[in-house]
Amino acid sequence: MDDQTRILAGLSGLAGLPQPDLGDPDSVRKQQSLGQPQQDIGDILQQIMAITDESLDEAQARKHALNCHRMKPALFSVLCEIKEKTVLSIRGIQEEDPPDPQIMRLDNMLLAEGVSGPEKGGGSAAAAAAAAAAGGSPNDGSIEHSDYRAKLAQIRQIYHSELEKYEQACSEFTNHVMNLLREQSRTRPISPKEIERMVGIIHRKFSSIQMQLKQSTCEAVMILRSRFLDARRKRRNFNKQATEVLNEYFYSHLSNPYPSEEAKEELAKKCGITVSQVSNWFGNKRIRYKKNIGKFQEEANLYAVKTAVDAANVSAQASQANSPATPNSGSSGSYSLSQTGDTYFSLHSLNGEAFSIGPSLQPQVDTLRHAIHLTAGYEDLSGSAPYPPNRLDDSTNPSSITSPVGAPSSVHSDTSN
DNA sequence: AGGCATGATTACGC
DNA sequence: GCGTAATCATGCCT
Repeated sequence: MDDQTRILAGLSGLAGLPQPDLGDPDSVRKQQSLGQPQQDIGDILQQIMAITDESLDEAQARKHALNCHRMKPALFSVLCEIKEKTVLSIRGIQEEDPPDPQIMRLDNMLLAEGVSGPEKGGGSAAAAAAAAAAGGSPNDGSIEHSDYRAKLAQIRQIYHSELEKYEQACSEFTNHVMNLLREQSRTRPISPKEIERMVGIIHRKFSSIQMQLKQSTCEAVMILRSRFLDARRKRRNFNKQATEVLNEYFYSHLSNPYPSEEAKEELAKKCGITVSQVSNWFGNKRIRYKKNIGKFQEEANLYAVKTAVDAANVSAQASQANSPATPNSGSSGSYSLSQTGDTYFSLHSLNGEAFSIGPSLQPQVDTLRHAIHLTAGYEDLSGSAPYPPNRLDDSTNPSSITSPVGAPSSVHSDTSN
């Protein structure tokens, strides 16, 4: 009631405005008879209060009458003003928020993934980029990519149809509420500004729903990506030949198993894998070898023999018996046994009878043994360390001591000639 | 199914 | 940028 008296007080000035409502003889009569604006307003309010007690038709008629009352615009504006000052001004503070950074992030991601934005091939570019970034082997699947694209297109379609649905619902709801409020503004104090605010509130509600949609779409894309494009998920073992090539290089460069960039490229080409895969392989190999030399001993022996056999064969073919015991007297060979003790572990094991070989390999083993004697300086490097300590630990400049790679075709175990 | 092997990734140091 | 060490995730064998 306190409010009411304030309103009445506020209206006291307005009521005196010379606006005789000729369409409403009743009010004219009352004003004439009472001569008091306050009483006039009180009368109006009484009529408003009494509306609920009347029948529908009567109420409608009364509403219409009140609507046309000359006091109505003034009363309306004052009530709006009061409302504005009390309730809405408090709310207004937190309304003007800046564009949500989270929704911007989601938008950017969806754009980057090819879900939102223009159609044009959609996520295929993103897929290719991701595959390239993952260093995936070139032989892996266009099938998987098309599968990925199909799934991405599906997500995209769902996203867009949902988005459209939300937008439509939002505008429908907004229109509905606006019409309702406009309608109601004839009978209760609702300013256009308030309608605007209400629209803003509705939009925010819907945009939070939209954000959820975007978020779940992002999640779906991430899952899809991880399933199809994460290199670890589609890890395939290298084929036997590739592993052999890599192992040959590794064991024949055991003292310094750090292939140069050119050697890596050559190995990559030979194995049908990427340079970064070669790097990964050597990284893994070094660390695993170092961790458990014993486990790799047999493998090392095997490759030493293989290398020796190859070397012996090539040497025999090339030099036709003049110097049969020194197959690797060349100066620039990539994996030659005579080089700086590369196969130290292999040779050590050979001397120590760590494994058995077929009789056909015996001559080559003998050759190796001979080679050991010729390179006697390495015999005291008994097998605790995988490489001479100064080589492994002195990592100041590994590339500078990397064995030279000769002709491109000589990356793996052949002799340098 | 469980364990080992293996290719890739990540964090960190230089 | 490269190497190491640790770790992850998958493949493969028993």
